[in-house]
Amino acid sequence: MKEKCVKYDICPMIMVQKIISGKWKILILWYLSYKTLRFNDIKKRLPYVTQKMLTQQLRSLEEDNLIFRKVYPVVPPKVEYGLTEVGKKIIPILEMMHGFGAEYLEQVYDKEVNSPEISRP
Amino acid sequence: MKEKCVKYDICPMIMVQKIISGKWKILILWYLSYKTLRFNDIKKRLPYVTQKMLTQQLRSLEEDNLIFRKVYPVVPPKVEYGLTEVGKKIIPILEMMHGFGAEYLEQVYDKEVNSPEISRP
DNA sequence: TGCTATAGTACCTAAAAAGATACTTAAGGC
DNA sequence: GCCTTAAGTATCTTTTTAGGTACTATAGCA
Repeated sequence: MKEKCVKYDICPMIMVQKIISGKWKILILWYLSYKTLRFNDIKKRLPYVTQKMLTQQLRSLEEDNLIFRKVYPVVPPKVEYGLTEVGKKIIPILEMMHGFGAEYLEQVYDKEVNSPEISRP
Repeated sequence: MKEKCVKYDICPMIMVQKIISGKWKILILWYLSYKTLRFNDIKKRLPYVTQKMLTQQLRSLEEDNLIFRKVYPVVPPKVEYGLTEVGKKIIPILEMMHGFGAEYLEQVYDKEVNSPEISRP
């Protein structure tokens, strides 16, 4: 039985670790949990990410079935990203992470932290 | 205001991302959420991790104040690791992750998944 | 005297993730 | 004709993570 968790493809925790690892993924999911966004909308919210990185992270999340990608056949291109049904199930986790992170910053760094409304525009 | 989240050292979500990123960190926290463990106890539960990596991840978690390290001055050495008060606050998140991961595996991979009791020995 | 056990370090290499920069596509407006 | 726009690719370099192997310290034991 314990063997199962040793095999990395079947342990729930390792699955989650794989899904959310990546410098921008939980941020992207966090923004998309609020509403669907176009590529550039996300990019604006992550000012330090490069186009390549963003594309890559979005593709990975799409592959993992957490987000969908809807292409409108127009010029210039219009592409919308949003959470899938599976992806929406991760929202409570993101909310708890935000709560924890805020508390952590206060306690460990003793810094005042922005409210959810502000940090997720 | 939105500036705050742009500065990576003060956004709760980025904070969390930094804390838990690392191939073994959420697994380590997950095991320690059950009880304090000695170095080799953790190593046994993560059979594919090298000693160097485990030490490194433990040091990082310790630096971030999520776990404590208690050294007993004996020979051969005995060192115990456990969650700090701050670290304990992350347990509900880990539990939700486990729930999500299990559901995800079922849905996306259609695989039967071990129960929490078994996967966290 | 040499062996075992535990929790590491040190040093080097390989692989993965991230970043920088330049290029692409095609409709609509000037 | 040329510029703009949005959402990318392509290619190369740098940085970060991770892995491999060997080595250390020291008490107790045979």
